[in-house]
Amino acid sequence: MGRPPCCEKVGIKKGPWTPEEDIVLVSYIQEHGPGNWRSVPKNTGLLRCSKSCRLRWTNYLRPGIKRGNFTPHEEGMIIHLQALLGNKWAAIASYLPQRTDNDIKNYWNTHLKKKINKFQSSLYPQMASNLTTYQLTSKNYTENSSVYASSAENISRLLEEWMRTSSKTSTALDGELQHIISTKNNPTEFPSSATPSLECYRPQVDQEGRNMIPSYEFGSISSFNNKNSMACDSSGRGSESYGIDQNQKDEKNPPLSFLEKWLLDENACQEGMELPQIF
DNA sequence: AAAACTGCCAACCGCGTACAA
DNA sequence: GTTGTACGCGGTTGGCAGTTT
Repeated sequence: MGRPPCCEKVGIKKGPWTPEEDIVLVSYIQEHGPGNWRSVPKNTGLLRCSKSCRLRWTNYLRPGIKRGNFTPHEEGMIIHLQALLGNKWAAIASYLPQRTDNDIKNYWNTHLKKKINKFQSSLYPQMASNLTTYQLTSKNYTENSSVYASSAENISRLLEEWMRTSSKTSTALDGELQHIISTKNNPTEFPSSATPSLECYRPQVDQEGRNMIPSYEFGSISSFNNKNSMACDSSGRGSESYGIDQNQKDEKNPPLSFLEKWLLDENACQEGMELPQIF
């Protein structure tokens, strides 16, 4: 009846892995390949449960893992993907094959979330606090996160919309914000234009279904929102990948993700970036 | 110099889903 | 169809390191 238990609970070691344990695990996986985690502790003699072995492998020992600082490029991708997918770290990690879901999750929680909160506060102190309070803490938000994405997306979308139609008045933007607040009880109400294409991120998969390292460029990432949505400035400050020809800043190729630029601009983050004059 | 505080990250926990018997 | 476990995922925590007081 059913599968046998993965491991006995008694005699299981917890806590940090030692180099010796790592060596045992790596050499076993090199020989047998990853998978069938249940047999790993049994066959290697490791006093770890199968779950712990899998986690150690996928988050630390697996080849091709990039460690250390996240590049502005990666930050931008995470911001976009989190806004689109919510806290689906595994899904987000599939677009960044060199990073683990745990790594991305940690980076989001320790860096990016703070930046976004800070951005919201400086953008609309009162409104942002309302949005954050509701959207980031309410049960309703978390239950619908994959549908409604994050408040960051909403603000980013507002800014994109605002930039696209720069002739709009502040009243119109206020109306948008009001709309977001009013839709908090109906999170699925979202304009279709707010659903960007993810094709530019789609992980390349080889014939055996393994992820291949994609060559992302912000030029292609800018194809979000029908290739009209990436914000860049002509100075290229902050990240050269954000550089864009001034000519592109027209009605059809407006600069977009003001939010993203702001987030990636450390100076702006620390000193307070100028906000659109509508405020 | 030392205590208190803060940030970071590896690892654990618990839940939902898939799947084998 | 039912049961029970493995697996995978997201949230949370413990402990170390760095910083501040």
